[in-house]
Amino acid sequence: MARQYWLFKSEPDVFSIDDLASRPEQREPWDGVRNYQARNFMRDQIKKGDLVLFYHSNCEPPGVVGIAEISGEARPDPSSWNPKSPYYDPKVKPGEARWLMVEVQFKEKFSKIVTLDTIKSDPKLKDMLVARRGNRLSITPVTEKEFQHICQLGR
DNA sequence: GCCAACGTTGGC
DNA sequence: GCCAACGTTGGC
Repeated sequence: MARQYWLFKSEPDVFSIDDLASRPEQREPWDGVRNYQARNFMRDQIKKGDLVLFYHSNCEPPGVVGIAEISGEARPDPSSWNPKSPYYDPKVKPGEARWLMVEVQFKEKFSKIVTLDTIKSDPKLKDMLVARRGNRLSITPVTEKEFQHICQLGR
């Protein structure tokens, strides 16, 4: 299948693109996703080699700050079973693979943030799901055109 | 910090 | 299976 493109949201206070860039090998499991639609994207569609727009949410300004690549496909998210984890889900039985995670690898940090404002006001980007009012999905598909255009704006 | 929009839960 | 109540997200 052809490479696909995604947008991953993260709160920079919790995990920022700089955090990813400073990890050993610049890789990190994308754990803590607790939404079925986002999980299904990971389970069914997100493949090694896919490219990811790294989006900072809940901050000033919200926007796309760089690029990562999928370096590992879906596997069970162990934070589901860890009572110490902020992502602990008591409804999940030990060993039940209800929640999944993929692994991301740092690729690039943009020289400038492509802000949500920019996305909303750009005719080529305004249809992106992240620009939709009330959208809470943390993983959303992105078209190749949108991806390329964002890269142009960020570099 | 506020609060609208959304997804999930659980009583019925 | 409906839907009100609740908790969370995330822009502002």
